[in-house]
Amino acid sequence: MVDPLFATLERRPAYRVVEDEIRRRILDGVLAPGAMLPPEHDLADQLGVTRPTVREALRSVESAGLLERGPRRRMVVKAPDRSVVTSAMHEAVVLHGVTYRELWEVGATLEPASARLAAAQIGPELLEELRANLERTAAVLDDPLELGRADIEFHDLVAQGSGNRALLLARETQAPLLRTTYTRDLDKVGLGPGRLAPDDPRVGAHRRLLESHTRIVDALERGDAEAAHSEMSEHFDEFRRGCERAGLDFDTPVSGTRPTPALREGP
Amino acid sequence: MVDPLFATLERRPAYRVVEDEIRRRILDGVLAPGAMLPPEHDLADQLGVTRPTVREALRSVESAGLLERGPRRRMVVKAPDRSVVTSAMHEAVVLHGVTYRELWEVGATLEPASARLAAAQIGPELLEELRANLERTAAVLDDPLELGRADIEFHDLVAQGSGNRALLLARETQAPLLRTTYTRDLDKVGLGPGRLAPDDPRVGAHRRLLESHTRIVDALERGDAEAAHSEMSEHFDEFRRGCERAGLDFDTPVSGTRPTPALREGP
DNA sequence: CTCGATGTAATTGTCATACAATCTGACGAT
DNA sequence: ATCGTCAGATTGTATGACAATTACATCGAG
Repeated sequence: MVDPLFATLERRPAYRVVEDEIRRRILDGVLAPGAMLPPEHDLADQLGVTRPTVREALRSVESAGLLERGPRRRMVVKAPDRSVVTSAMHEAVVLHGVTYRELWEVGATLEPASARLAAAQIGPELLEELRANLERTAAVLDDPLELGRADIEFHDLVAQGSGNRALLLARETQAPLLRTTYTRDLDKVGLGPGRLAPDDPRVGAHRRLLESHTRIVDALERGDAEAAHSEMSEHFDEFRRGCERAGLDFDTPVSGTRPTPALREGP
Repeated sequence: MVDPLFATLERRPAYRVVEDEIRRRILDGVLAPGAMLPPEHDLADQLGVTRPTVREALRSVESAGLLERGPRRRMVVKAPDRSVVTSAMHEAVVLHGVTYRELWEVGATLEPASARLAAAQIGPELLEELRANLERTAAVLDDPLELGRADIEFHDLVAQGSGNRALLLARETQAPLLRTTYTRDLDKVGLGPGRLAPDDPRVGAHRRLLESHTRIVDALERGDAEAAHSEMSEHFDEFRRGCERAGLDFDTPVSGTRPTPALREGP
């Protein structure tokens, strides 16, 4: 094949062209968050396609979190929130068989960095919320489910304290680590939401977790960036040791959950 | 409103129900990557909806990167690749007005961590590619556009060397930093792809970049994790100083690009 | 009998149209 | 003023059709 006169021309379906058109206008700022899209019928007319085609395009843009239903059910432009990134990450992680170890490594990097930045940035409101979180944590040391929630919230609050939105997005990578670790823990013990016996060894681990959290908040309050960093770092190491002591294999891939009937293949 | 007897009941459109149904089967592993979905017609029959409805659902799942067109244009399940996460991140970053500083802080955290991990993990093939990258970099010190490409590739290779897929995903947060910095640099000088004069001060900066990259590769080759970490850290600091010297304001929000005509609002 | 051309079935891409359901706002009626 | 009710706008969903494309089978020629 020498110097082909014709290259294979790109044939993109109409719904994809429409999708790009809308996406582009949003990213360019022509359609800013809050702007209302024309009704589907008008859009179809303007773009020279039919309504079903427009709707397919809308579904694509919508599932990217750039559109939401507004008043009168009209489509309204929106800045995508973290949850979109979260689920994209989560799906990628699950389907690629990423292991807990990989997530942990990311967390062990980002969380101390969050703490360091937060020490210099965090405001009184978030500190307030962190104190409240510590109290709540203290109250649920014997309730793994609630403790899990509180722990997740704690780390989220610290990250918010960093004042860095990009960091919040990057953190979503390792969010499944904490979330699924706790639910796995529950499955392991075979109990739903319930209390542990006061002498259960895990209660001791949970107490150490609380103390660790407390030292971190103290450091943030003092504005002591290095202490915040190293406390968080140590906290994450301890977290891993705890998981391993509990017999959780860190080299297991993060997995999806419940089974579902299959869709029958066509003949 | 006290203890409402009725909550607003969720009426989810059919296309969303279908979407969830498909998504779930994929995440549960019932439909593993490589599996072929039934034809739209069959799907519609099985789920009790019509083809347009199924197609809307497919567009959603597809744009999440979980489906792609396979042989005979049938939909085939796929593990989403990085690009999905990348664009989700990018859109979130642009529309939330995240600043270059925020991206830089993430990079300044993740890149040294990548280097540290890579020092213990990286294989001979990637080291080979890194060496080749260094050579290519050396050849384009006077070509900002090509240098940008090489630099992006360099950091990507190091991250791959870490053997941590979650880290690769998290890195996508700060990818726009490098990419847009270079293109902005070009716009600033008002030249497209072209060469710099040999005595241009930027050539000196580029030479220092190459030296820095070289030291990092050396450290990786020695397996010296701490050196790799600190070299990369220093490299990122230098990057910021360079940008600031060049008059780039790090507190500027990352922005979209070219202008586009607006869609006329309906009456 | 192999190779290539051709036909054909299976599917997707797109359209046109229709209608029910729901939301909004306005207009009256109690 | 609160509540019906109604009209208009817009979305959600269905029906049916047809062109375009692709993979596969079939057939004819060498």
